[in-house]
Amino acid sequence: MNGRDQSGATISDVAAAAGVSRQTVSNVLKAPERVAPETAARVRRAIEALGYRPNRAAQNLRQRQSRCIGLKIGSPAGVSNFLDRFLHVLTEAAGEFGYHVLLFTPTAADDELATYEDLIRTGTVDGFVLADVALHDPRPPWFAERRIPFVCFGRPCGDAQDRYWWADVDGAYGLARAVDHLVALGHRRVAYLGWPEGTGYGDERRSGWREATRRHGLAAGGLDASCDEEVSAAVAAARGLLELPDPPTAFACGSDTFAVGARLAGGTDVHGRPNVDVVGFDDAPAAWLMSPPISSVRQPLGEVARTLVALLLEQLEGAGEPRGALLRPELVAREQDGAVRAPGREKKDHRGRTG
Amino acid sequence: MNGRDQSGATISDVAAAAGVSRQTVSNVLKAPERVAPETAARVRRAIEALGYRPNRAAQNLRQRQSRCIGLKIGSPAGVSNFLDRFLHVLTEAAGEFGYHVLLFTPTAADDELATYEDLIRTGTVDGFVLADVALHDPRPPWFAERRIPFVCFGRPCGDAQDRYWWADVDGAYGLARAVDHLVALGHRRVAYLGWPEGTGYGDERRSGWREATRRHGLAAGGLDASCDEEVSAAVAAARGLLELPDPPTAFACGSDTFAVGARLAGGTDVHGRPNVDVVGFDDAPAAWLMSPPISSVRQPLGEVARTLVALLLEQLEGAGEPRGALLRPELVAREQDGAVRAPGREKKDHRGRTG
DNA sequence: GATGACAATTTGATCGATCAAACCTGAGTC
DNA sequence: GACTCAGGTTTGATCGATCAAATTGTCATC
Repeated sequence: MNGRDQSGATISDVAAAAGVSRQTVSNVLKAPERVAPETAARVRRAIEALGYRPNRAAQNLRQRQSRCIGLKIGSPAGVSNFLDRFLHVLTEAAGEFGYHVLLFTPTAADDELATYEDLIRTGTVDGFVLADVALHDPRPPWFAERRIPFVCFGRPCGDAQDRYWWADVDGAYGLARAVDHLVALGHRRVAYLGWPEGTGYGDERRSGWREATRRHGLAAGGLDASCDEEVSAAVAAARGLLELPDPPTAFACGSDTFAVGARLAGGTDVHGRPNVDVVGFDDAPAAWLMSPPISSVRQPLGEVARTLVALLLEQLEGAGEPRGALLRPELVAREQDGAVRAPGREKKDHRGRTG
Repeated sequence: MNGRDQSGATISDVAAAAGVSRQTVSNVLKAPERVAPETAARVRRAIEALGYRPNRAAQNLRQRQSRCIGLKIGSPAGVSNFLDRFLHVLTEAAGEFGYHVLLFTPTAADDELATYEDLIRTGTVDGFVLADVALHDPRPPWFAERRIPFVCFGRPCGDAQDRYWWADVDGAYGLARAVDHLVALGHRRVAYLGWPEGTGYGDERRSGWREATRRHGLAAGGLDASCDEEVSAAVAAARGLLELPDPPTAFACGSDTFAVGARLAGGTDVHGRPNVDVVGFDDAPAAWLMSPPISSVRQPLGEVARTLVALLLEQLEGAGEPRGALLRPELVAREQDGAVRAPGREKKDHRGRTG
């Protein structure tokens, strides 16, 4: 016995049982309005009785589609469970449209682009979600040339971005909200700590800080630091600013990693309260697990995922022109400096393997 | 134009171009030994020229398989990027066997088990990896009854575990290594902090601590604390032990979350050095991002993933009896208390039937 | 009563591969 | 010359669904 064979009733079996033809059964499921009510009822009873479920491979073959969305999963990076969360919402969003998310890693032998092409050409997936679009990512133009359907999470910069389909989170808006929050707490010297120039999203977040400080009439000169996204590097960079003659009292950061670094660099007073206020970006566990928890700008991941899937399907339909959607993140304010409010976020229980 | 249609050359096109029959082309790819070398070369040239790639839906239909492994992705939980890492290695391992990982979430309407069954019955996946097997998980028996192929990451406890296929990490072994490490650092009072009784893996890790303390002739009475896996709860629980008349000087913990809690509860001396040494489990970023970084027991995830996939495929072949593999984690020792050092890293795995 | 319009249902072809069996062709054997 | 034998190749059927076109039956219309 081969464990592979899970086959049950086929559409013909149902048709025979209900005393109708294959096509009528198909119509009951796909276009009920074409079928007389009594017939439909009879067919439905047969379906129920036999436990019929349509074979996906057969559908896929006939309809020339896979109803799968490909997603490359690279080496896990960063401190956040960002990918976890994104995968979850993406899978949910895809499911709402009858699609599934199919993971893959580039095979070592071939180059990465070949792997993408292969998945399309074999009909394993219908299109891709690119979750890690870099500033001068070669993939968008390469895919476009080959008519490989895809959507970007993040704006494919460089060349005209309205040539592609994308959804993104407005990082500048998020940083502006972070600055607003810190200003509301009474801060007048708010620094920025983030990636060095050259990453699209990093530059955008910085620009949001810049705009907000200007709007509030704050000084920004010399309060702009950058380093690799790594806690120890962030500590060092933040310390650099804190040793200035007129140091910042708060940090709006490009990501939670930087925020953790800034928090650690600032140290605590005798009561264990942090000396500087910080706001991060991404709302990673690393942020809310600190004590006290760090406020952070949260990306509307669910909305991003739904938008990505909707755009990809629209593209697959062959209708419409490439377009993008810019979504707004929101600040999750947490206990800060003793005095505070916190919508906070409660942890759900977690069964299963350790986390 | 419909963006869906990615169809290229078919096997018949290649056959025509090479002046052979469909089947010969198929043989060149699947059973080259049956084809004369010159013919094979000619066919290969045609394949190359036309850029032929076999259509996966057609293969799947004919061969009655999907070459997809289903994985439920629930709400992201915990502080670790455990799932990220696992997904990555699982995808890689699946890829080595020509398989893909397909994600899904239970649809709200149906119950979860129905979703699993549907995926199998429609032939969307060939089997499942259950990455979150709880102590009295209903799924294993339910699946077995319906002959739904699956492997568990973790031992399906309760009823006879040699009725199922599984791979797991030896948590007791890991905790024992953690205790050994702490003893080597000079500690004589090593506490355990982990989940309350009732989780399979938690109980096992505790038993490893218990065994090791006994082996080293250490006292263990009263040094066993438990709480929910949550930093603040862990801080409170650890503090409880530290306020004992004869408090522990080190903690071997069930997970990194507990370890972070213990570290925070212990506080630091005037030089900022932690007062207690802790060892975590999982080697999550939360552990190595602390300052100083926390030593942790790392699960051999890559090996786990390969084993899971291999076992699932063996099961799909219908050959062999259910069996499990118990893999050994390794301690990742990090700078601790100024004085340090990592013990030798042993990397032997003992796998095989247990029971 | 022939005609067309329409709804309900069926038929045959097809998607692109693989399976199983049949079919050459030439070499070796008696 | 008839025979087997095996390697190499082809043929026809099949997996399970959907598409496109054909068929049947019903009823109103002229």
